[in-house]
This record gives sequence, C-alpha cells and structure tokens, in this order.
Amino acid sequence: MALQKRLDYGFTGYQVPAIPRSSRSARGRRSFKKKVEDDKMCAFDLLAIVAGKLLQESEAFHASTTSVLVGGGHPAIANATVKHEQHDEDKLLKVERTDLVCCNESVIVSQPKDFQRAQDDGDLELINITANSNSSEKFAQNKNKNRKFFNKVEEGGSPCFGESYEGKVVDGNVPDTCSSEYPMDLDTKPPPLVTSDSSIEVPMRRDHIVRRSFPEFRDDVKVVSKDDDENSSGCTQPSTVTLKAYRPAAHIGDRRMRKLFASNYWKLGPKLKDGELFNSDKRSIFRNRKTCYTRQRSQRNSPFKRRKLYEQSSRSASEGRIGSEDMSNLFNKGLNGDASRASSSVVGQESSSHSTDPHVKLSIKSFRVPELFIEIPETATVAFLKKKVTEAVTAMLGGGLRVGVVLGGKKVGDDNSTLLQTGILHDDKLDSLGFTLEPNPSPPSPPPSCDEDPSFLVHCSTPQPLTRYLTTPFEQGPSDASQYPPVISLSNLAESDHDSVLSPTTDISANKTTPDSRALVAIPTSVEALAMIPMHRKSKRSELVQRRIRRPFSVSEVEALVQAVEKLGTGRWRDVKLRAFDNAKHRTYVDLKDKWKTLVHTARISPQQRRGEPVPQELLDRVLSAHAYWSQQQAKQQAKQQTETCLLL
DNA sequence: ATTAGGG
DNA sequence: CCCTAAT
Repeated sequence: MALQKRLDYGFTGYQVPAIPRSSRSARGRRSFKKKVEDDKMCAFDLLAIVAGKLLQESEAFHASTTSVLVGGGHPAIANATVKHEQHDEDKLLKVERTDLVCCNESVIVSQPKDFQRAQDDGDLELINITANSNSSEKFAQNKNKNRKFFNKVEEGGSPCFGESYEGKVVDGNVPDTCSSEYPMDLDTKPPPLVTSDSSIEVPMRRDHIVRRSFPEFRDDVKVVSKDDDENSSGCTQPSTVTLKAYRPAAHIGDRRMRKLFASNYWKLGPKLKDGELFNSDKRSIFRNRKTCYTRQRSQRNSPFKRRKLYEQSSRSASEGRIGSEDMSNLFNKGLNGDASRASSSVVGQESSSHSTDPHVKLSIKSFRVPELFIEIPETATVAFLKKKVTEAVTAMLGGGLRVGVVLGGKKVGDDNSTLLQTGILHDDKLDSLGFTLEPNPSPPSPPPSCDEDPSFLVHCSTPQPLTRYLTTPFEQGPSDASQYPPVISLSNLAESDHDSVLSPTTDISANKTTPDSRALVAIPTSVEALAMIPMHRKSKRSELVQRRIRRPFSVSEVEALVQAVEKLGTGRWRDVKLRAFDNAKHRTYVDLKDKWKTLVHTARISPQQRRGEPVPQELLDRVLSAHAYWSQQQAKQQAKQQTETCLLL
C-alpha cells in the first residue's frame, strides 16, 4: 500500500547482566538488529520479535520469562512476554501477547500504540527488555556488569533507534513464530528449572535519551550505580503479580474480564529503593514499572471489546490513587479492615525469590464488593445516602466474610498446605491465583440474605415512595456478575495478556460456583426496583467508558481508503480494512465505514465548512464518484434481487 | 463477526 | 467515535 512507510528499527547493544555461570562468559553481551518493515506494527509485535530474537540468540535465558517493555516518557506502551525454556537442544518458546498498557502517575495510555505513533509521541526513548525468572540467585555475580551498564545508560548510552541503523539494517532472521500467532509452542518438553535473571536496557533513539520524562529509570540507575549491596542491584525483577478478577471460564462467555493495573502500582518503583520491599525483591523495580493488563490469547479484538478494555483502563486509573503506604496499610488490615476507605481498594503486589527470600508479599488492591442495592427515599440527603452505603458495606464486609483462595479455577481447599505445595508460586499458576470473598459458614454475624433479612436493605424512614435503587459505586460488573462474589486473582505481571485487562480496582468477577455467595447481595424485591436497575447501570456505564482516543485520518489514509473503496465498493468494509488497513490496528472496519460516511459528507459541503486537515479536492471528487457508482451498483443489485424474488413467486 | 445507520 | 439492530 502506498501509505505504508517502511521503517527500520535497529536494536543493538543490549546487555544481559545476569547469566548463569555456565554460559555467562561467552555471552554476556549481545546485540542484534531487526528490521521491522511496518511502521504500523503494533508495539507488541516488535516486542515479540525482540523477545524472540533474544531467545534465539541467547541461551542465557533459561526457563525464564522475558518481558519487553517499550516505553519512555510514559511507562510502557507495550509489554510482550516470551516464555522460553531450554532443555538441551530443545527450546520452548511461548509468546504471550500483551498489548498495552501502562500508566504513570498521571497518564494512562489506554490503548495500544503502533510504533509510528509511539515514536511521534516520544515514547520510544527507551526500550527496556527484561528477563525474569524464578530465581535471582545468579544476579549478584554480575553486579559489576550491571553497574557498568547502567552507568553507561545514564551517561547517554548508545541509543540506536531510527529509520535505519547505521545506514543498514540487518535482518534479524526471526522465526515467524515470534511475531504471528500466540502463544507458540515450539516444543513442549518439560523445562528444566534453570533460571536466570537478566535485565537489559536498550536505549532507543539515536540522539538522546530524555531522562526528564523517565524519572523512575533514572532512579533505578542511581541505585544501581552507587549501591554495592548485591541485594539492591535493582536490575532484576520479582515475580510480581497483579490482582485481577477471576471468573470460571464457563461463566465468562463472550465477555472476558479485563483488568488493568492502577497507576499507583507503578509508583512503587522508586519507593522500593528504601523500603524493605526492595531488598527482598530484587526484581521489582522494572516490574513495577511494567503496569500492564492482560488479555486472553484467544480474545478477539472487536471494537466493542476493545472499548470495554479501555473502560477498564480508565477506571483503574481513577481509582488507583493510593500510595504504597496505603497499600501496605490495606494489606495489613486485611480484607475486613478499614471500611472507611469507601472504594475498597486493595493494591496487590507479590514478590518472590525462591532461592533467596522465602517470603511472599501479597497485597490486594481494589477489590470490589458485590453489587449492593440500597433503598432510600428521594428526599434523602446525600449524607444520608453516604451513611447508608457505608452501613451496607460495613455490614457486608464485617459480617463474617471469608476469604477463599482460588487457583487455576479451583478452590484451594487445603488450608494447611504451603504456597509452594499448592504451586501458587509457580509462574504458571500465579496467573490464576485468585481470592474470593465468601460468606463465612460460621460467621459471627452471618451476612444477611436479602430474602430472609430485608434489613440488609436500607429502608426509607419516611412514607415516601421508593424511587431509587442504587448500586454502589464500588461495583459495576456485568449484570450477571453482580450477584456473585467477587474474586480477585493474581496474575503475573509479565504474563499480562491483551484484552483481559484485569484491574485490581475494577471488575469483580462473577463466580457462579459459590451458591451461598448470593447472600452477599441484597436484591431488591419490588418489580419497580428491578426495572430501575438497568437504567442506572446504563447511565453509570457511560460514565465509566473511556472513549478511544481520537485519531483523525491522515490524507494518506484517506487516499488508501478511497482507493480501496473504488475497488471494492461501499458494502465490504471488512475487505476494505484487510486491503488497505490490515496493519492499522486502530482502524476497524467500522471506523472505515464511518470515515467514508464523513468523507462523502465532507465532499458535499463547501470547503469553508470543512474542518480538520484539508483533504485534497481530488480525493473528495473520487469519493463522490465512487460513492455514486457504488450506490448505483447497489441499486442495481437490489433491483435484480427484486425481480428474482418476483419470479420465484 | 460484519453490515448498516442513527446519534 | 459510539451504540445497536440485524444479519
């Protein structure tokens, strides 16, 4: 297509600070370059290539997870995870797709950016490639190298990003498996448990590294540079897990739960420097930066779903407002604590180093309470409403809740088994670790069931007619989800997948498997009330939804669109998409259809009334003629069909 | 998942 | 761009 620019991205000079003894000397440093031939390539795709290349070139990454972050002024714009394990000659490559994600203190990038855009936005200042593993024991050996490397970065490093690298591009010869379908298993042999920790930072953009916009990175560097303590090297990553909602697949249906990390998660980074977390968790720094959401591999990318995805993003952005102190507070207080925090936010982080630190830190961020219905009179004051909500929430949380642990969709029944025994700490399992809130079988004061204990509902104290059932601000899940207990699950950050963004703060997923969970929810009894709920839900949803960011069509895009429509007509938007916008992930066929609509409109109005980047008249003329032509064709088709049906009758 | 249209 | 109904 004419509009596709070819860009070459070169990568070189990344370093592998931590490599197992056996192989380190031979390959402590590697470089490669990869040609990326599509400027519309999703950041992720590039990352996958990078990761794949890493795997291909470096045997150093044993049984580890490689996360590739692209980010700069903003945290990361994408996050790809490659799991690969090596066993003798065999390699297991598993690439898990993880599109976007990220946020810093104030910004959440709520949709994937393609590289072109990222570049425009200045997000490609830095590429951060990290390799994670279960163990960080080897890291210390490479302390010096690490420091050296980071010093170098701090000085400006050797950025290497541009239209081409040093005039020529070396084809990375990356197997397709790295960039096409995910996950990709090259081999399914059971992996040996050789682990290593590696951190690689690849400065991007040849001329400069703008550190002003990446303070976290700077901090990391400083830490590494001046701290001789091996434990503080800061180059490794923890098996950080994020909380995400969980719901048995059987009930998920088409809509998967999506969660996103709240921005504050990422604020943890610098804090680690002086906190105890830091020492116990060598690999935390980068990981903390790597706020991300996950997506089911099989998740399709329909506009609708994507939208919902963004919704989650934005929501968590607004909710993730507590600092790390708050997080620890919440953690310490446990799920039942602190009802004063109305938002019920819990922040999650888990770090583990099997070999060096047996402790696992878990904090839970932003769980939601199950849907709650409250009745109050129209004339009630806001204060009254607050009070009632508070009461309802405290009643529920304090009324004998029990926390259940779910792993891989199954309840962990044995309370006495250790985390290790249950496999909770295993990388694969972290993804599916979840917590549930359930009514306690023998609670001090059993949570009232709505049926039996109407007192759970707030009754109006006046004879006023009831007009409102309010769902609490905490909860807003799919309608069917709301009557089930919330489940919060931990997911490995590095494993985040694409669409199923799981925000600790958002979705509480439904879990129909717990029958008694219904007791958590007060269900309005009047028909009236039931009828009201959808309305509230709807209006609330509109507040939560994050619109996709606006991306005006460029002239070249219009050109491509016109050309495609001229060829294919106006009724085959999917084909148009495939033909002309196949790699423009942000342009859906609906977008194209809409654009065509506006183009036709634009072409019909006077130039004075047009706005935005002016479209060449020549193109508009083609729009009109194509539109006329295909309208005519369509009419003909319909006429033909008419006659056919007539003949049949 | 796509298409077609209204908002 | 979003939202939906209808395919």
